[in-house]
Amino acid sequence: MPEDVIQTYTRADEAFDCLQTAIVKGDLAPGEKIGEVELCSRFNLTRGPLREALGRLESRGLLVRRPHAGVKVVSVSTDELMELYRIREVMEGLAARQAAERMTDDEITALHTTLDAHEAMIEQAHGQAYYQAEGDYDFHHRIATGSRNAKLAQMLLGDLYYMVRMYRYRLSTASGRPHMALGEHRRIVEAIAQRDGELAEFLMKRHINAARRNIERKIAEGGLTI
Amino acid sequence: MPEDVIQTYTRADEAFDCLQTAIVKGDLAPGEKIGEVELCSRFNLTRGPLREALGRLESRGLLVRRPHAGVKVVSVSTDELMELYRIREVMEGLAARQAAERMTDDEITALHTTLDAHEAMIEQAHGQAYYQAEGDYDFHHRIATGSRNAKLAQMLLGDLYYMVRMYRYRLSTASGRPHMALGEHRRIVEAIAQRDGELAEFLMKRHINAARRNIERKIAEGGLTI
DNA sequence: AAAGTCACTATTGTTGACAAAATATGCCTG
DNA sequence: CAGGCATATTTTGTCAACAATAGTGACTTT
Repeated sequence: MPEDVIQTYTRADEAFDCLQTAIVKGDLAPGEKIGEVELCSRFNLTRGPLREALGRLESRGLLVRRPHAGVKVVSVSTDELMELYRIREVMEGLAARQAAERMTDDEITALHTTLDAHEAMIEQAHGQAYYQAEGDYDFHHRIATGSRNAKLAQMLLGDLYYMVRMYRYRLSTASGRPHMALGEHRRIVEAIAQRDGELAEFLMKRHINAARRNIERKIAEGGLTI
Repeated sequence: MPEDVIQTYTRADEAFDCLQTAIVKGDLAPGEKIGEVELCSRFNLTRGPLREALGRLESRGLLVRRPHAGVKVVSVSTDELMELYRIREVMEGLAARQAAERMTDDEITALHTTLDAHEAMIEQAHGQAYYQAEGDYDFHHRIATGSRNAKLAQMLLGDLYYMVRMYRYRLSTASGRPHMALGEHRRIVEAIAQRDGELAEFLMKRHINAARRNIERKIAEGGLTI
């Protein structure tokens, strides 16, 4: 029997997942103060497991909690979102470098396949930004796990991506430059396939930097307000 | 009244702090399976707040929890410790760059003062590795907060440093190269004072890389076993 | 009339008891 | 004698009642 398989989903895990997706999807608006009992009735939970989940969410930075004053979903300014991208830049750069050094050939093949699927997705779903965002997430997810750096993957997948995705939903994938992003993805995978870690790191950093500037520009143009 | 001041320390906060320091100091050995009731009696707590704290610790990666099977302190291999240093390298590099761009003049003055204090400390306490480690922590702490990147500081101070410190205690500051480290620190501060972000990033990355290789060497030489 | 204080209410923090699950032990069987 | 199954015990997960705190509203006082 595998060790890391979770046999039973505890109520606390359930609460954690429910709340996390609710926050990411925007069902719980940022800044909104929300009582524990209301959350309980909304997700059919009891306060014990709920409080445990709240603690986890808090330490992940998705909500803030003031003693005796309730919890509220964290509201991130555009400046803070830009800071998140700066962190992603260096961390995912490292992930790409280590992935180039350590990914198995099978994983690299899977990466190619993934990109092909994304290309098809982009052709079909013109403007279906949501699915493109999911594809993008899938790509970065594979690189993070491919780095064989457990802590790095945990920090990227467990912390940063949730916060970024939270804004992706609201901005409805501000990226909006699917073809260009796909090309950049292809180049990164190429570098990884050639086991050129240095190049993979450079390309990944530039890729995320471009995504950040793109969002920044869109926000500056008006329209996009968080 | 400041907003972010915590008026009341809840039992859960207390539990969190107690457990965290116990883990960092090694009072709770890695890999050791430990029951909830034992923890309660040991820290004069009740199970409710304790469980909340356990959840937080788990999501920070300091302990692992299997449903119905108890918690155990995470045990990190030397390989994983090296991976932590790789993450530190890129993240603290970013922190140094942003600190160079954003620190106030007062903060930079304080940095200089800190380094002077470290120098005096090294002269006096020959071989008192523990205090040197604390000084090192102080330096990196100031850079992290000086970056004005809240999430970056949170990830460094709230996640990585605790895990690194956990091993510092066991290795009794494997660094063991206080003078060299101090010189590197001075150069980094110099770059920050000149507002040269690029240089500060480069020097910080090299500094952490050197620390990593130093530990690696010491471990390879034998003696140091985790 | 305005401001400050006091009491009240609603919400959170805490506690101890109860239920469910996993591990360990002992018995039975092959 | 060894291996597997069933049971028992220990430990965790869950729940509901209790206590404490902060926010709110009304009342008094200046």
